[in-house]
Amino acid sequence: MSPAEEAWDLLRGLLFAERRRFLGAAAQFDLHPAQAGALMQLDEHEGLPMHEIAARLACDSSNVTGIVDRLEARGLVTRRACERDRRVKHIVPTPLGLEVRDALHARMAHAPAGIARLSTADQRVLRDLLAQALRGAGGSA
Amino acid sequence: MSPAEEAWDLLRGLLFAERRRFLGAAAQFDLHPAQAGALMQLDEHEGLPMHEIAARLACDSSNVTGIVDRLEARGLVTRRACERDRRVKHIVPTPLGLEVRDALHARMAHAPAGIARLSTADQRVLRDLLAQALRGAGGSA
DNA sequence: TATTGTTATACTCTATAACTATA
DNA sequence: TATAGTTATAGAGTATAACAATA
Repeated sequence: MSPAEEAWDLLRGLLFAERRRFLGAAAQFDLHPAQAGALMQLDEHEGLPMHEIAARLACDSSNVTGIVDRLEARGLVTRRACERDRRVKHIVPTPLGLEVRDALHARMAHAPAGIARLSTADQRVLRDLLAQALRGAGGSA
Repeated sequence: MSPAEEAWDLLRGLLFAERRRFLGAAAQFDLHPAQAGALMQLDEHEGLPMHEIAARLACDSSNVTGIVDRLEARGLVTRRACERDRRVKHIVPTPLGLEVRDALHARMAHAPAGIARLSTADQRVLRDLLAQALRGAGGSA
């Protein structure tokens, strides 16, 4: 097992723990994971086309219709027609949606305790190594 | 933003990319994510109690009944009564289940390209930092 | 012709609550 | 009394296929 695989093995454990954190954050706002995931993708104030949400969530476009339906019913997002391409609808968070989105991000933003416990010097080394690893390619597989 | 949070920010991107990899691996074997997750937890040859699977999947025990039902229907696992506590059923992978489980693990085991691309020395530093961060506490939040 | 979003369908996941058997 | 697993139920996610509107 190479050091890279050993590092990856450790990371997978972290990944699993963080999934619980995400589930808890979503549940706090009575959102299903997919709804929370969609809302958190709405970074841009211009809104995001629905097919782009589907791509980021790695699911079929047909699912996004229902997910957005429920977010819209709760007043968290609105559908807005695109002027340049009338097929496209942009999903824009409402003020309430922005609040919830930010709260979700805030809850996920602070680093896991183990990382925060490292010395500042070690944190910098870790950050720089990760930046180097993730630079360029998507970093996936 | 502290170096720890910057590192965590980078890691969250990696986490998202790896979710796609997991979904792809599960789909390759016609397994739903929860089914693949359950099967991959069956590390021990003695099998795992159902409530333990529920705990690891962070879901209610009632869900595990159905998940195991479907894995069992496909010949991937079997239920085995526990001798010491007759309330408990251990879920044991069949030979076929072991094959699929190992294939899933194999597909997730190799490190993301970005990490594998690091020099061996850097990989070791990364591994050691992660080991230090994840040692002791669960590392969650 | 291809793409965007919707709808219909079937299957699965998920939590909650009530139940049985066992501890 | 408490715990393990099941069942019933309701709501939601998911992929597939077919569709209308638009490009």
